[in-house]
Amino acid sequence: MATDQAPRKDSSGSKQHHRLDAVPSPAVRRLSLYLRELEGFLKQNRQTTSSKELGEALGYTDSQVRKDLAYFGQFGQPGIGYRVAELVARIRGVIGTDRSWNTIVVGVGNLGQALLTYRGFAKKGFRVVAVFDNDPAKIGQPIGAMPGMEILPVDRLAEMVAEQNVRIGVITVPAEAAQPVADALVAAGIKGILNFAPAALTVPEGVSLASVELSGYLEQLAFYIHARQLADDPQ
Amino acid sequence: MATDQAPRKDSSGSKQHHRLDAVPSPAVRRLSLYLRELEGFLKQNRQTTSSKELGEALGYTDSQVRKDLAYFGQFGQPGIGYRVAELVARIRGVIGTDRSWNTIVVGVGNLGQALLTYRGFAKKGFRVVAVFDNDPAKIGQPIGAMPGMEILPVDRLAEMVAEQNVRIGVITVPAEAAQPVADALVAAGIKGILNFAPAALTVPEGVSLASVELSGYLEQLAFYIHARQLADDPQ
DNA sequence: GCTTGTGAAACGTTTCACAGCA
DNA sequence: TGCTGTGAAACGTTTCACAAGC
Repeated sequence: MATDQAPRKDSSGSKQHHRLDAVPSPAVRRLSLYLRELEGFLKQNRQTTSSKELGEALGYTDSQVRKDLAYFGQFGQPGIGYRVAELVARIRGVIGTDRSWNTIVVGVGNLGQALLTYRGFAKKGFRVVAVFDNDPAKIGQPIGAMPGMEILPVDRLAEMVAEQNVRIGVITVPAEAAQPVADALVAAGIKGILNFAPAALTVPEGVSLASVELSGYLEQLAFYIHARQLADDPQ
Repeated sequence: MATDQAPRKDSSGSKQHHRLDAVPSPAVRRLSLYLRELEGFLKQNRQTTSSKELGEALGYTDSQVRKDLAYFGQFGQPGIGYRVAELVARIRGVIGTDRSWNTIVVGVGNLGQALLTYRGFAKKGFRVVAVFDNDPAKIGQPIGAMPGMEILPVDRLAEMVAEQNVRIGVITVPAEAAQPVADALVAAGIKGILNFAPAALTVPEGVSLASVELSGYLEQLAFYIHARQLADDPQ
């Protein structure tokens, strides 16, 4: 629910017309939504789309869409719109998912197991190459749906990260274990952490962190429902 | 990843000192983080805390914390801080989780099953009272860890929502099925939807929607890692 | 005609700074 | 003294409006 980005001055005269470190984080969040919608358009064999059409599909204004895309480059043609296939390729290039990303998962509870069998990650270019737990009963067990892989002890984390060039780690351990695991991931050289444990983690500069607050989402819904109810029939 | 709130004019002269419909949504998001942290303080038997302490635990400034809490009421005492137990109770009252909330889950795939066994929801006051799927092979099957419950066909949704006074529905079906399920939930009288399907949903005014973009989180991490790498060694 | 890309204006959120109170 | 609650300033994001191009 929170994403940290290491602050970065432009420094070099790198030929990035649009400085990626100057992009507002809401625009980064929306970028994957644009990509998903465009991938849908691609499946329907649509050749071009417009900021208006793309925005309507997602509930944003057309100017929001144009401004967002313009942070990353000039992708459209005045009078025509955006060529869907090209825009998909360009956005993947910006995100980096035109290449595949090796990831690891730490914690094989219910949620960890569900993520391992979730096909959505693979479709987007993320491959789980190793799975860890520190429960002796789990270590060595084969992983359903991942032939040839078994659950590894957490102390083999650094080794696997180096061997497989892993840059992203997913934490699905209980809250108490989350910070130590995050520290181990950072020590192993991981550059980004996706945390599902209900705990506030700290990571050093240069490491990105995203936390998924499952209960937080329900509480937000409860708040808005509750607030509407109070407004509708005040007591 | 996106939360809609029905816009609400103040209308009535309801005695809400702090209009809940005027609270910025970032503040609502942070409210559950404050609550979680405070619940932790409570377990450690801390009597009072301060905006500075609470903020540091979560990576926010002290003024951010004070401003956020002040949207919901006057909870602190100058010179002293906030009494932890009282603040926990007041925040739960604001969110509405001082009462238990009945919820239903539609879609018993990997993710749906993982959520059913996830203990975090129950701890926060959310109870899953029914589970639905439209796969004939699944209908009627018992639900592990939920004695006496079985998977119901989707056409019994409205019935259960009414019987059990369910206000929140969780969608864990494949993307193609998500919008029809959302429509069915809305028709059944659901007031809030938590969507895990990778699809942009539309719901009418008066219904809240939160979408959890699992792949989106990974893509955000990839983007920031990728951007840092480009900045560090430009080519 | 239609649609992009983009400065400028409008709007929203966070931080500052301090009066007031324990 | 220490800390909250809150206007005002600073900052960030979205929307507007239009020049330029197909």
